[in-house]
Amino acid sequence: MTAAHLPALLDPATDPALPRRIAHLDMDAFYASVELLRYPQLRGLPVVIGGGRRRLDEALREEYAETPLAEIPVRAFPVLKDYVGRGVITTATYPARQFGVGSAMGMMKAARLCPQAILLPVDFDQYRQFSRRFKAVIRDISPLMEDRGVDEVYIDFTDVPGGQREGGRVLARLIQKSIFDATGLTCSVGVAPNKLLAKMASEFNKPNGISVVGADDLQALIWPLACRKINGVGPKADEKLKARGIHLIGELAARERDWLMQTFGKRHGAWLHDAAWGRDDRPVVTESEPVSMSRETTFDRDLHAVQDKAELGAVFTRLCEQVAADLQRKGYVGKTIGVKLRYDDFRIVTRDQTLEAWTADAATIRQTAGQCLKRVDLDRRMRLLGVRVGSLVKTAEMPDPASKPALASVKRPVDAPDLKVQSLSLF
DNA sequence: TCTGGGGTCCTTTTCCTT
DNA sequence: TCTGAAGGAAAAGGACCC
Repeated sequence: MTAAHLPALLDPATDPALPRRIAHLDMDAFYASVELLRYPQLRGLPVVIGGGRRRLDEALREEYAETPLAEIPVRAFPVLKDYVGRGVITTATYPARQFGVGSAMGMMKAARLCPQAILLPVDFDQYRQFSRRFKAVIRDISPLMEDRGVDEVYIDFTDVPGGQREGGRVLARLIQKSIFDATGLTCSVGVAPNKLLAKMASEFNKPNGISVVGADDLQALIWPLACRKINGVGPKADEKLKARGIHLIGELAARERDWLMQTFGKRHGAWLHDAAWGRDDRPVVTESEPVSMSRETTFDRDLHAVQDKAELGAVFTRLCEQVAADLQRKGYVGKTIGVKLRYDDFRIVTRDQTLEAWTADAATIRQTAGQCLKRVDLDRRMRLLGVRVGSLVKTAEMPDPASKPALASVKRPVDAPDLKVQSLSLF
């Protein structure tokens, strides 16, 4: 007798009696909390994390190479007012926020608001390590987990033993405690019938909180919130909604579905309506393949294709090598190569080109990306340059070259403005 | 004095072919 | 031979997220 012969009701995975319990787990102030674990002497002080490439703590590391991190005196840390250059704040601790300093703020502005704030560089390797640890803890308890970046996950509690108790609260508590025991970090959890509501719920009770939202809580808990709280409504959509007098999710829910579809487009309008009514049937996706990989960098000063040819060329080559190394290390090849530029006026342009064969080779990427670069205006100064490889497949699963689309018409670049700069053949 | 880096997904435009 | 519709693929841009 095979599983297929068993009555469906005996299979817990398909038991229709179990209500969906989807959890969204969000680590509390993740980067700052990790840094404070390493440097507990900074607790209670204004600390800002950011600054990108400049490792202001390098001198500190050298001078105190023999000292445990937690014993480095506070006065030895670099402060914001000594920072020179571009960059933004990635995150700030609560004491720093009291000075008006916040995420995405320019470093120079932050330095004026709170010059004495301690400045730590972003240490992604460190955050990734902690990320792996807390996710391992979760998967041990509840294996259906969807990765949503370094500090967030969705978890499907529905069929996990104990996942239904108190609407999911018991399991959420267990996960919280296990993560804290393993890492010293706290998190907030929202449990709801779907991802959309779970995501909103996890914000209700921060930090270190749990909240359970049911379908019948829609009116009381969700409708009074600003539309911007819907995951997927960004600044643009919010503006557009506000312009039509829609500020709260409840106001959005009150609009006719047809009107929303006319105003925001069929698909987007229908989605907005569903979201306002708490409807979302997206599954928790436990694995996914990357679609593209890229490297980009903002220069210390704006560069010009002619005046700064050597510098730009070197950066460009390095970006290509980095993407190639990323692809090779992770075992992917791609066939769409592209460049991205941000001009000094912040305009962004992209160009890409699809090859006939998959590649992860730095020279091939550099050559193709160079072709793309010839199709953009190189008269303007630029502040950012990026290289991207898309249409990825796993190296091991690379389709037989013979099976590639027949006679993939060698396409001429779509727009190749006749730029004088081309004759300089920079790239 | 501004405004990072690495992604995903969607829409529109353009081109090519039938 | 000309024209136009239809549809796919690629390219470009934009919104959004962490």
